[in-house]
Amino acid sequence: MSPKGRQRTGAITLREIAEEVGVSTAAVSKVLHGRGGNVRVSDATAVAIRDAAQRLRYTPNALARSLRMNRTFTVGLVFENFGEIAAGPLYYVHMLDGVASELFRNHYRLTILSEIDHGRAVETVCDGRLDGLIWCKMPEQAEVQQAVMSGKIPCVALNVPPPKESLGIVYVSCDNEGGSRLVADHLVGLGHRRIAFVLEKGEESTPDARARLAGFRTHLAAHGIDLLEEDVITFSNTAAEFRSWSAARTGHTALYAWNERMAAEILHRSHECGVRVPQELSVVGFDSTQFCETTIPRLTAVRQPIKPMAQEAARILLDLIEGCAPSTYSSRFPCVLDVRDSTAVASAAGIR
Amino acid sequence: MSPKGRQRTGAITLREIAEEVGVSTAAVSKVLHGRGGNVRVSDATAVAIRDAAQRLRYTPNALARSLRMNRTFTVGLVFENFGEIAAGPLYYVHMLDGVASELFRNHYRLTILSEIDHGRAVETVCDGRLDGLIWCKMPEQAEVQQAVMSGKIPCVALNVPPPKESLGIVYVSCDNEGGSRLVADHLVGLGHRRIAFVLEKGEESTPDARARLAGFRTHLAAHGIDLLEEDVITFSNTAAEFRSWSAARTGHTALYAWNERMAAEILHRSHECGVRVPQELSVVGFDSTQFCETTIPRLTAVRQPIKPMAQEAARILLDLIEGCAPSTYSSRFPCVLDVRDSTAVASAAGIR
DNA sequence: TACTCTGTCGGAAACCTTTCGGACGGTCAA
DNA sequence: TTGACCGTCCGAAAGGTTTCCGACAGAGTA
Repeated sequence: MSPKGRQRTGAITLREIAEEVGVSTAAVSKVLHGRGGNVRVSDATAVAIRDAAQRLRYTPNALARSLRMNRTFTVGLVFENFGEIAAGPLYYVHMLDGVASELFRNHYRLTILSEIDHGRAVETVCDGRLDGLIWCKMPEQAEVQQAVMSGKIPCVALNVPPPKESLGIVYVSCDNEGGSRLVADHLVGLGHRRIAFVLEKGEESTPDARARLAGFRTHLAAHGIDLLEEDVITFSNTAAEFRSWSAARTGHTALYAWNERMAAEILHRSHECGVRVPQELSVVGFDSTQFCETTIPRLTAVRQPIKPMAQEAARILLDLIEGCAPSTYSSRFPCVLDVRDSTAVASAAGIR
Repeated sequence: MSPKGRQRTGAITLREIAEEVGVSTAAVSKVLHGRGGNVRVSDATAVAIRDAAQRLRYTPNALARSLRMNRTFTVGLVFENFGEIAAGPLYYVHMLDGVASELFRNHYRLTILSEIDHGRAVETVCDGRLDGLIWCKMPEQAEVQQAVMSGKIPCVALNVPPPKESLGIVYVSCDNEGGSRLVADHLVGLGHRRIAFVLEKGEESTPDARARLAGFRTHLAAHGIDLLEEDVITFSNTAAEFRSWSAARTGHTALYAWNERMAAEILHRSHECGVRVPQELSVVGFDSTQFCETTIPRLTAVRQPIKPMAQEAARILLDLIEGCAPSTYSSRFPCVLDVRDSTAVASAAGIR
């Protein structure tokens, strides 16, 4: 593996323009890019320079500039595993959209880093290629964490709690607990008293899942309802396990799934098992996306404003890069509940 | 808008290592990065250099290297409008995944360009920041097209036909016509004779839509069926228009939607209007994704191998960048039909 | 002894921009 | 007349690599 460098591009450089016009490169730089401290140039000279640049089709070399300025105007978005974007909930896509739109608006560029580059992500900013990072998955290697928390690297955590010790990291997140409160209020308001919280095997201990569950428990309690151990269900093979669960007549009249995909699958399995939603069973999910509009029935779900969140994260990162102190170190967005067709007044005794 | 450059990073450089060990920077470069033509260094010296590098925590400066080598090991993926990724079909997500995975595997990096950078995309490779481009939307400005077709810029078109005049551009695509043949065979095999092709307003003239329609027409003809003008429907407001269409009793027993989202919406509207799928109406879509698994009923759809296609595109681009002649200038992938639950034997006379 | 290799490395240019300190000529006021 | 000051610009260093050309010492050969 020894990639060859390319030959000279033959592109026109600052110097060639300087020679053409008969001035110094400093003057040209000043006129064309507005850079350079106290260098000043008369209008006439400026015109001549601009003219020559146009005539010779000058193209600035961004690398040389970056090398000199130690800035690339590019930030990295780091994922755990890029495949998850494709397989996972639409959540990540909206995140990508939000980050990208805000960066582009500010003439920054975006590069994508994935788990195989994970250890390399900080290296990439250290080696000058990136001005900052947005984490949507915190790194686990101690070494990487340390580099991140050293504070030398501008970065913000988007919906992933940074390690507790790190007080310096900006954290943009959504109010998972508040989202669960909305669900609790909605379902209890419809008369539901026996409600199940559904998790996916392997995701029980993610910060999101825990926060949503905790919030749900708390706010049910506020309504005088205890979320018992048997009310928290973890499915690993939903197809089979939902069937036996629904056959068990547990008496639940509503079901709150920790994420959107899980909820969609529950709807599907309900249909399969002949459980009518919402007549016999109300279903709520977390993460309200276009996806929820096409399920049958349309899914009632908590919507976290992921795009605005992503935009805010990008905005703060840019501030950090420009050297401004961030306006806040922890920005938490409220959720709203999109009520659609999968929830209704509680049936007498749940699934018949 | 005058972003300030940062101060010196204080990072260790090649030169400092050279001084520490008492050799030239050329030797250090050779040992640490394997670069540099005929420079050779003894094992002992190499060990000393590596040792010093480790001790001083040397971090190579990628920008300096890129400036010198005229290579950045980064390629750009250019979208028409990044928002479409979020709003649109999952198609783009899988594309992103494919491109990214292949690039990462080869230690390249990926940056995302969107329509606002569109004219700037080629500029970005000209100014040295990118080694090549993958277009998933062809630029329309003549000026940009010209730059692209000049052949100086390594690039490949992914599922978007490059302008005819450009014989130099590599084109990776899926066999839309073949996909439509699968649909024709499947539906005719189930006894359908009156089939509608459904388009979305504003998308009728996209290359994809035209190819799918043309292929469908051709292959229906092979079965002795003419696709009449009235069989090609364009919905702009699907909710209202589907209702009146289904009320019109056109006698169609099957419906082929030009893309996945359209098909999903048709399913939804059918449910709303009381049209039973697949008993009264069979529905087929184009682009088989996880989405199709959760509709009710699960959607029969043509699957284009978008991820492998994207990987192939990336692979070819890397060849181009490394200076190899591409193995092919036009790579076309076959589609398959994922038969699910939205198609069945034709009913007597279509919608009752 | 004179010579050619071969292995090991140094020196310096090149890549292209930005920035710093100062030069130079002129105006203006005391 | 002299000093301060301003507008305009230059020269050179700096940023960190990679690569070309050639040097130098020792080994082998005729």
